[in-house]
Amino acid sequence: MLGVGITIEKAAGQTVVVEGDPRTHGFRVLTGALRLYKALPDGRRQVIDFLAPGECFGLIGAESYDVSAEAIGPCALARYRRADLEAALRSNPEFAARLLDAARADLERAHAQMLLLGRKSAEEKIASFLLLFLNRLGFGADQRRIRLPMSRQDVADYLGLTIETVSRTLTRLRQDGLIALGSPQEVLIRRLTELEAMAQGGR
Amino acid sequence: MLGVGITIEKAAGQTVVVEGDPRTHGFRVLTGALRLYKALPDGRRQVIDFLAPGECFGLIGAESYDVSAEAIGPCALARYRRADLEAALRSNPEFAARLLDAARADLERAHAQMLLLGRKSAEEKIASFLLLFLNRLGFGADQRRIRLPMSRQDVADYLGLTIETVSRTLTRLRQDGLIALGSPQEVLIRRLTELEAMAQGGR
DNA sequence: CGTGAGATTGAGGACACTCAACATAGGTGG
DNA sequence: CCACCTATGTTGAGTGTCCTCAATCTCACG
Repeated sequence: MLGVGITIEKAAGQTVVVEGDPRTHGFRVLTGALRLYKALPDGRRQVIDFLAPGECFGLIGAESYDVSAEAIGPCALARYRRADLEAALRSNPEFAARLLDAARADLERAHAQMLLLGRKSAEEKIASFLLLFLNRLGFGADQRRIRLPMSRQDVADYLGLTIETVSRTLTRLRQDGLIALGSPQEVLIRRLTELEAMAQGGR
Repeated sequence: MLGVGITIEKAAGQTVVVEGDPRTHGFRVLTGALRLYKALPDGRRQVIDFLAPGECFGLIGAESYDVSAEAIGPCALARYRRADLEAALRSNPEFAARLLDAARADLERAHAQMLLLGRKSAEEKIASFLLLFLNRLGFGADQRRIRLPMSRQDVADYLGLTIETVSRTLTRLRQDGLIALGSPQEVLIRRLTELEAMAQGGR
């Protein structure tokens, strides 16, 4: 489909691409996870998305990357040259259709996240975030047990909160019996229905 | 390019499509302006984007619209049947490439807006918003004179603020000499450089 | 003019942030 | 093997930005 990509490995925290750099390659996550983010000059950061194995970024785009990408933990990526991608795009309508569909999915996710960032409370944001793992980013989750690969700072920067608010809100959800907490990375969903209601503002 | 579309007219506030409805058509704005938005069950609203003449939505997508669209003022739209769009997509690689590029542009705008919603202050949001009109939505603006076609409520829902905060922040920018205000729809940029710095957090 | 919708201004409050202390866990070196 | 150190996360106290509620203003329209 994509021709042969080169496999590259990244250690935790390593940079894959930087916002503004010339877009020379597209990538697909093979193992591990990435964060995509944008930053302001003073260092404030907005995580745009987390990428699980199988997901891609940079396949389409302008002349430069519009976000930075970093490894959350050790991970392996397939890398495709931009010229090869564009050749595939021209020669293979099926490939073009798939890219278009992937772009659509990214766009719809971005829209949902805009609603979250602009209009949801901290509690609603956290509830939505936890459900995201059940619905999409199943990083080795069984039905109700979530394993978060990223730090509290990453979560905070994804939801437009501070790490303290993330921590406090998780504690409150635990006290209310909606979730249970193991190590900082482990979350167990105890009352799914209530959590889903909370994520949509029903409370 | 798109075959022949049917032209339809909408009055101020009229609905074009509703989030969740089956995606039967795509649209292009001919005259006037649209707002795209998502809403929570309790009525909280996030405006996803404003569309100026020439811009499109719904050309690609899933089975349903993921946002609602309404006319801001009286406007004319070209409407294309989904089946026709998909036929054009399959038969015309040039058209597919243009759609892909439009999707990319939408996605990059959404990313920039996520940074704004999650990490910018009210002042930075308003400054960014005003600059948006100089850079993209030139709704009949000369170089420094902006005419906002939408209400304060629309602006607030676009920036993740309340109408009161929008109003107060505009007043503060006026008092600081960065802008001048005519009628509620008219804004004159007086110190572009300072406004640009403010939009990026430089202050 | 009277009316009503939209915008502005004011007073007070709440939610999330800031600053800070403490806890926990992993890693390193004596 | 344990003391130490640093990362990361949690909890606490106080503050501030933006929100809520409410009054006033403006202006288009009947």
